Parts: sequence; C-alpha cells; structure tokens
Amino acid sequence: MTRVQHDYVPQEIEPKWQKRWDETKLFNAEFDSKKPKKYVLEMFPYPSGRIHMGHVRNYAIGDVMARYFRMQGYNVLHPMGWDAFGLPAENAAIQNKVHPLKWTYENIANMKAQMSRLGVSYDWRREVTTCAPEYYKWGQVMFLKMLDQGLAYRDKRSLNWCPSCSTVLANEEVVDGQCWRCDSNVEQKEMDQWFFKTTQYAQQLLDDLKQLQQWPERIRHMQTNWIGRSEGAEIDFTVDGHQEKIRVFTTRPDTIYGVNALILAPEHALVLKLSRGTSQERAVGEFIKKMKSLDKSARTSEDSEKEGVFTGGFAIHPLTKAKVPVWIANFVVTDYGTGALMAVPAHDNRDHAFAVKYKLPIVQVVALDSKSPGETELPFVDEGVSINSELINGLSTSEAKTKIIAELVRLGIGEARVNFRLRDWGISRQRYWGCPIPVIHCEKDGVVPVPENQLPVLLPDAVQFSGKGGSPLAHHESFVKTKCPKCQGPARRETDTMATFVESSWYYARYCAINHHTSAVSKSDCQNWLPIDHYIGGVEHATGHLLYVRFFHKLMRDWGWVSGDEPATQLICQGMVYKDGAKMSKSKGNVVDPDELVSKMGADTARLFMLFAGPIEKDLEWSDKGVEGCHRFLGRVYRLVMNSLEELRSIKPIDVATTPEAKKLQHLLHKTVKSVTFDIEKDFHYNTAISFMMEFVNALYLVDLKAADKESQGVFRNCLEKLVLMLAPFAPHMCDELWEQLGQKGFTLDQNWPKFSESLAQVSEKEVVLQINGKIKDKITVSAGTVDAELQRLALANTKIVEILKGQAPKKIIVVKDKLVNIFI
RNA sequence: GCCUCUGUGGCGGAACUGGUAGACGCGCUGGACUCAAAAUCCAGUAUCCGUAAGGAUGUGAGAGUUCGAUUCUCUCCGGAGGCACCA
Repeated sequence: MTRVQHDYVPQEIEPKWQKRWDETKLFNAEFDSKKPKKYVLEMFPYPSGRIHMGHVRNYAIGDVMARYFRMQGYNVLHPMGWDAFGLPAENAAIQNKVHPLKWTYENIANMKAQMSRLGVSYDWRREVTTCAPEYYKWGQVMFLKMLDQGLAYRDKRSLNWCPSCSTVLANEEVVDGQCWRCDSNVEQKEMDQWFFKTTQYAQQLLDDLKQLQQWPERIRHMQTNWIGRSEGAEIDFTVDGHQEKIRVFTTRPDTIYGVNALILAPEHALVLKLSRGTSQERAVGEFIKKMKSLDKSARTSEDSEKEGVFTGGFAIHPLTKAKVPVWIANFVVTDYGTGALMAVPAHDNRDHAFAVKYKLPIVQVVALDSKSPGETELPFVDEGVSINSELINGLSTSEAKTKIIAELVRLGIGEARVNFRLRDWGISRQRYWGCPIPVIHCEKDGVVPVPENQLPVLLPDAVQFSGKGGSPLAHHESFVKTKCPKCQGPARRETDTMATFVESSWYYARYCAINHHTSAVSKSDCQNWLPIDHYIGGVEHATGHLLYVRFFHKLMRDWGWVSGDEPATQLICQGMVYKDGAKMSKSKGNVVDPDELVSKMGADTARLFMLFAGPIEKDLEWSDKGVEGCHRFLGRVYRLVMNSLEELRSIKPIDVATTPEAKKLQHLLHKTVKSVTFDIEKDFHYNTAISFMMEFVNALYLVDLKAADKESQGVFRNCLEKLVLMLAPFAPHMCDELWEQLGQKGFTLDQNWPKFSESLAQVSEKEVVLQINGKIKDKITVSAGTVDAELQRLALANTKIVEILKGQAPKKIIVVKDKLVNIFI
C-alpha cells in the first residue's frame, strides 16, 4: 500500500480555524454564577503600529492560560484593548503631518489584525480604547471626584523647558541636557501642575503588599523601596535672633546631642532671611542662582559633589541651647521631609563628608558600638549605645529614640513622624494627545470644575502640530475660550492633559462590562469578575503602572465601585526577548517581525517557541534554529495523526488495558497528563509541560500501530486524542484541525482537559541505585514500594555488590525507599 | 553604598520535599530511505584517560552541615535589575 505523506501546512490550517472561531463567537465570555471564574489579563499595548516579539510572548502566555482554564471548566474573561493616548502619536503628527487620531486608529486596526493572526482568544466586544470619548469621559469624572475630595490638587513644580521650541519636554525628550529636537540647552521652569495625592495611600500601598503573595517578590521589593517608609521625628530649632523656627526631619533623634549644623535646601523659605545683612548674603545669593541653573538630575545625582555655603545665621539647639550654624547645600531637597536636616557628622556618612570638606567641627560622639565600644570608628552609623547625651546616656539606640521623642513632645518642640519617599503623582502633560483635564480657570472664581453634565470635555480635532510653542490645545481658541460655570464670566479652559498612566490605571475594571454607558465601571460586573486572577506584563512597569493601578483600585474601592483591596491576585512578569545578546530594537537592527514569522512558520509555531524556549519570567534568547525545532515538533504531531488516519478512524478510543503493551501505553498517557497538568498549574511552567508532550510523542512514534493488539490500538488512539487536547492551548489551530480529522465534533476549547488517574500515572516498577561509599555500582529494578529490609537484602545479594564486598561486612547501610541503597565499607 | 535576582554541557534549558546531574529542544556524529540531495525516520552525544570493559572529574570559587549537596549554611568572585545625596 502506498502511503500519502501528509505535510503540515499551517498557512492553510490557521486561517480556516480563525474564521470558524470568529463566526461562532467562540471567545465571547458571559458571566455564569454556576461556574468558577478566571480573569486572565495581559497588559494592553500602546498602538505603535506593529506588534513585536515581546507582545507575542505576552499574548501567548495569557492565551494558553485562558484556553487551559476554559478546558478545566472555568468561565474565563480574556479581554484586550488599547492604551491609545500618548506622545508617539503626537510626534508622528509633528513629523509626518498625520492627525494623531487617524494614526492611532489605523495602528489599532493593524495590530488587531496581527493579534487575530496569532489566534489569541479575546472577547473583542469588551475592547477598550482609551482615546475614545466614551472612555476618557469617565477618567474626567474620576478626576473631578478626586478634586472634590482633595485628592487632586494644583501645585508648582519645575519642568524641563526648551526655550527655543518654547515647550515642555518629557524626561525622555531631554538628551544630555539638550532638547531632542533642536539641541538647545534645556532649562528648568516652574509651572502649575496637577497632582494626585498618592501619598495619602502610601501606608496602604505598603501594607497591602502583604496580600500580594502571588506577585513576584522582586516587584514587591521594588515597590517597598519606592514607597520608602522611614520612621523618625520632626524637631524644631529656633533661629537665633528671629521669631522663626526651623523644623528638621531625622531618622536618628537619638543623635541630637551630636548636631553641629543645620542644613537647608537652597529653596527653603527662611534662607534669604537668615543671610540678609550678613557677610554671607552675596555668597548665598550666588549659590541659589547656581542651583537654579542646574537641571534636576544633575543637581541630585550622587555623582555630583557635595556643595554648600554658610547662611550667616544660627539656630539654637533645643536641648543644649548651643548656637548651631545654618548652612544650605545642594544635596538637601525641598520635597522630602521638611527640606531641612540636622547634621550629625559623627553618625552619618554624608554629614561627616560635608563636615570634613567645610572644616565644620565634629562636635560630639554620641553613640558607641555596643560590641566593641573602644574601637568605634567615625562615622559610626549603626545602632549602638548613647553617650555624651544627658537624657539618654547608656540607652540603646531604639530606647534612646523613644525617650528623646517623648521629651521633645513634652517640651512641645517636636514629634514622632513617618516619612515616605513616594511623592504625589504629577499627572499634567502639556500635550495635545491625552485626556483633557476638566477644569476651567476663571479670574474671579479660580479653578472651577466642569459640571458633570458637560462631560466629556472633548479634544478638538482641528489643531496645529508644530512641536513648538507649547501644547497645540493652548492655541485652539474655541477650545480655550469659555464661560465660567459659576459666574458665567469669560474664562479659560485648562489646556493640560492627563498622563496616559491615568487611563491605564482602571481599564481592567472597564472590561468587566459590555456597552456600559451610565458610569465608569459597572459595579455588578466588577463584582462578578474582579479581581484579575492572572495579570501578565513586563517588569518595566514595576514602580509605575503597577503602583498606579493599585492606587486607583483603592480609590474605586473607597468610592464603593469595586470590592477588595487589590486589583490583581497574581502578577506574572515575563522576561524580555533578546536576539544576539541585546533587546530586540529597530535601532539595533535585530528585530524579528512576528508577521513574517507567522506567514513562514505559522502562528502555532511562533506561540510554541515563545513558550518552549525558557521559563516565562526569564529573558529569552531568540533562536531561528529553535523556532525550526518547534515547527518540526508540530509537524511530527501532525504526521503522527495524519499518516495513520485511515487505521485510526476505525479504532475506538479506550482507557482500559490488560495486555502489557496496552498497559505500557496507558501508563505513559496518564503520566504525561499528570506531568503536563502539574507543570501548568505550578506557576505555568510551560517549557517543561511542552517537553513532556515531546517525550510522549517520541514514545508514540515507536508504536507499530498495525502490529499492535486490538486493545493497544484503542489505547493508542486515546493517547492521540488526549495529546491533541493537551497541546491545543499552545497550538490551537493545528489541534482543532487534528481534532476534526479524528472525526470529533466541535472545538478543542470546548472539550474537557484530559484527566489522569494517580495510580495509573505511578510507575509500578522503580529503578533502585546501588551505591558503595556513595558511588553508583549497579541499578536494580524492583516493584514500587518494596520495603527497606527487602531492598537491603536484594542489594547485598547483587552479584556486582558481592564481588566488590568480597565477604567484607558493611559498616553501615542506608536505604531510601524506591530510590537507593548506599553501602559503606 | 543598599536591596533583589542569577551563575549547570558547544547553546536554550531540566532536576518535586537534599537521593541516578544534564530531561526536552538546538547543534553535532552515524545509520535507514534516495541515483543523489532535501525532507522524514532511527540511534549516539558532559569532560578527561582507555580499542573496550571500566575508571576519574564535574552544577562560578572556597569552606561547612550530611551517609549523600545543583538543592541547606557561611565567605568570596562574576552577571542582570532596582533604589540612591531621602536626612
């Protein structure tokens, strides 16, 4: 009989199934209270125009999850959308004269088509596009709610400013201190900005990290670090000869007797007052001027030299009443603590260096190393025992802190204080392509919120993009000119837009409802679907997006919109895709285009490679050969079924085995199902799950179907069906095709995930290693569970062992059931 | 400087609670099929010595705990990432 060799041609299979899935609305998710739910979410992309390999990896990880859980009987929500506002669209408008709206929507269409070609199972009815008015309207509603509650406020902050383009620059647009477009030197300019009070939630954001046991430890650490809680005290020093007080923050109130100076930020409100009329007045003025000319990063980077000047003024030490000089220095910043610190050179590295540089006296050693007090080296920054400190001598650092704080409180000159490194979130962007901030500036009434019935404040279409002269919105007269909602007088609209991170902070809740037009999120749908069970994205969002979503979730919780403290139960941070040792990027020219790969090898191969090449959370090195290997494996599975299709069609699948051959196959099947299931369940070890299926296929290839007994044939067919189902989440197109070819109805996605029997998955025979002094000498096969005494007897009777022992009596024998016997001589 | 992660063949990577290190894939070698090649199928493949049987070495380095360590503890070295004049 001649055999037709069946070739695996994904280019024919994949479009066929994508069409069928689409026609049958296979991926639509409806809530069903009778089924357990899973919300699987991949971070939505910025519509840059084309998906890259990182996206493919991201979506493949999520799609296998979504499909696997569905086969396991879960009701799975798996939506997708677009983080559609942002700088690149506006830059494209400036450079290519395309309107951001057009550019964005064309890109979305492109990328959506690319995603469909990958066969990702999204319920597109839930699609969210953040630049659509029906989405950003709700962002404005939330902004106004925050404004009302004092959680959104306006304040001055210095920004990167290009004097030649007369526009604000994002940090990414400043290259070596120069404007990316015109190379002018970038200046710092103070401007009114909008802020969200993230600091109000700092403690909660920190505390609730404990709930996130299924987030990578690394991310939790990064957030802890970023929030940066430190406990200490605020202490008042009175200024010599003035009414004012200088309040400092310190984490070491116990070292207060060691203070040799106060150091203020150059911007501190009292600086000019202190220096006025002193010989230092000019030096102080010059120093302040110099600091202003520096950009923020240069000013605060650790590389820059510690610099300062004496203000000419003095403060009075609150306990010793000594006169303490007041300095200003570049390393003290206004927006942490009180913008002023007490310098204790004996117990702080930086204060020590500063004192040495400016020859300030190192007043007093006030703490000693409790272990070796005689050898305390300065600066001694660890905890120890207080000395030379009237009130707290002999106390340990922590006792001393408590006592000093109590004393300060008693005297009314200080208090315990917790500070966070986390700053309030600046959300103003002087850009067009973003969500308009819905407020109006009236000369009479100040900042007036746009009434809710006038929302959304729409972005006007007809604007000019020059890249110069600030935000295009500011030049759009009919947008800017408006009436004050309060006094009806002439007023100006806010022309800043919100940072895109605002929109991406609550999209996951919006997905829960379809066609919901009455509020930002649907409370009942959120109740049904939230929290996200598995959230998948890159590490780069660790202290940005992933902190902002947590913040927004807490806001929405406090508004009664959602329940639960946290948006996502499990976070999976996938690694990056590398090629030739570098991250894939256009500039490096090492990009592999997903579309090209899909048309050459098929989506199934692309997906499989992304998951097989390594664990999902680790970086992945691209390998053309590795891709071929995955393609070869899929071909092997395809041919395994197709080349014996005629025989297979007349065989009924069974899971009963009495003959040795059938038993062997059955055991192999159950063992494989168990291993694959276990590896997917255990933090999605896809790479090893796939390798178990490869082993399974290798073994099935060795079966001679025609020569096999009837029973084995039935078990063999069962093996193939289960293999197809297990592989289906990874390579859904090919598996649906094979499922159909095997004469089965429906989609693999609607089948139950294969089950296994623990006893059938167990091996009945174990190979036990025989060792002499820890070296392997032989292996014997015994039935599983053979008792220790019997194992020892078998080992001592083994010919090789007997030969080596030569009649010597063993000193000691260690027996590990089902594993080994170790004999010592 | 502080914090976190990481180090296994020629390469990507396996190894559950300490118990046969290197599964699976790539690459390489050989064989089958073919006039031939590709594709496919089968087999071998850590290193060193040895024709072989066999032996020795081996999970970044060193020590420790243990009958036994890739796995646990300590010290050091290399790589990646985060924070960073934060008082």
